[in-house]
Amino acid sequence: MPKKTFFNLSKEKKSRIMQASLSEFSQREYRDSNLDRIAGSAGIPKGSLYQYFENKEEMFIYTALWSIQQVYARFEQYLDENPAKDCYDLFAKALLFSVRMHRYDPDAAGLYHRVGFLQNTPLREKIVGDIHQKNDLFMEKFFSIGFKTGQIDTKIDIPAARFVLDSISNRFQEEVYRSRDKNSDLLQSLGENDEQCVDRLVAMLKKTFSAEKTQDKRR
Amino acid sequence: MPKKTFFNLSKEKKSRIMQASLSEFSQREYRDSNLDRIAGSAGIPKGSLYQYFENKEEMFIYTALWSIQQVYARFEQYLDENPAKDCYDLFAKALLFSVRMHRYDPDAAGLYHRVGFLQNTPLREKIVGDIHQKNDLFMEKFFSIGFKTGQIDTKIDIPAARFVLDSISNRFQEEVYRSRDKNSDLLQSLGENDEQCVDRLVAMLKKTFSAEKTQDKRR
DNA sequence: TGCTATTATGACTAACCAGTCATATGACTG
DNA sequence: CAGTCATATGACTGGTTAGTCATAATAGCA
Repeated sequence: MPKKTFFNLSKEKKSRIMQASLSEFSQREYRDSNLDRIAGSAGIPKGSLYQYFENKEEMFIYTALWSIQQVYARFEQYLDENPAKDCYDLFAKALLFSVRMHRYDPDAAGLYHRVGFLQNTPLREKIVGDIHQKNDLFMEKFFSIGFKTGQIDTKIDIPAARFVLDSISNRFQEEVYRSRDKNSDLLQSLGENDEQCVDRLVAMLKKTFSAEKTQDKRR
Repeated sequence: MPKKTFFNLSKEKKSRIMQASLSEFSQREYRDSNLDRIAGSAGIPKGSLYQYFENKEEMFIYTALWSIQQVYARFEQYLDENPAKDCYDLFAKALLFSVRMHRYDPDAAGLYHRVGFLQNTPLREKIVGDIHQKNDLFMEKFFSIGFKTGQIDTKIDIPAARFVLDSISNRFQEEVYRSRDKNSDLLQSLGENDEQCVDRLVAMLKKTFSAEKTQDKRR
């Protein structure tokens, strides 16, 4: 948590600092991120940063948590504006949202993503808890809608299904993230536009999760 | 590529250097990896490292490529010793192999894994080409066996199927990697032992990829 | 206005570490 | 043995940057 001095700052100044910090931490690894640069692009002297934060680590953690909140807040807003019709539609919207988010605020989306794949474990532990919790909620929503509407086979292996869902969503986000620098071959092989990619993935999922009339029982 | 001096070294010395380098680079991010430490644990003076390599980056790249080769060589050996009976078995063996590899040589497996998540793009670009190529070969093998044995629906959406396959395999490896430090909740939810986890994932896949007698055609 | 508490400022320090280089060692050759 | 080449060695340098601190500015208040 920042020092109280930080919270006494004007909204405008706080925001300048957060933007600068977000931009720096989202573009480089932790060790390569530079406080002089953050201070510079926020237009404040470096000493001031230490009036607001204990040290670099605190600044990073606060910024990372902030970006996570940004992302989830926007996701909820997106779902409010585009209500999901059923569980597959919900999943499709989640994937599409991640594309929008990367276009709309690449820094926040980028840092959010970076945190998920951070290797620096001590820092990681302090941050990813939040993400897991939100993710669990999403999964529960997905399955509860799916069972209610009968779109998901009631005899499904839920942990395995969650694993698959999580895998696809992670991989998709990874590709979207990388497509900032370089077109993603994997996404391009899936279609011309985002909607088409998502549709094709969701179509696969439907087949995986739905009850089949004639199930082939070989083992 | 190392300088020729490196290749003139005795096998034993080369190996000590590679082990030290592998251990350092697999445990820390590139920026946090330290040449003094590598020299120290290889039992040679730092100056000597510069007789063998141009600089840190070259050392990292060479070590990373080396670990990739280690991993693929062992994978091929594993498949020779445990031939896959069909395409799903092939996939199951690939997943199981990644567990074994992490147990058998955590440093090589760890660096291989870390390379996949490298954020430092220039470094990344120089290394991941190798992995992609091997991955493509694996996919082709998987589908060609699957179509031949009739286990995979001939009308399947191949790019989407590849995406799913790739997602699951990545996610699985991620969990195995993380389970070094900390038990993986996700894997534990899937079963008591590795074989059971893999079986359940593969069972999902079978349902996704196999031809159905009664297909529900809603869109 | 004068006094106190808070915040701003940027030059400075100390640690870290990739990469260098002058010198030493040894191997091989004739 | 002298001379030449390849390699070894580790103290040193130069650049980088997180974090500090003495001083200045500002605000709040009596």
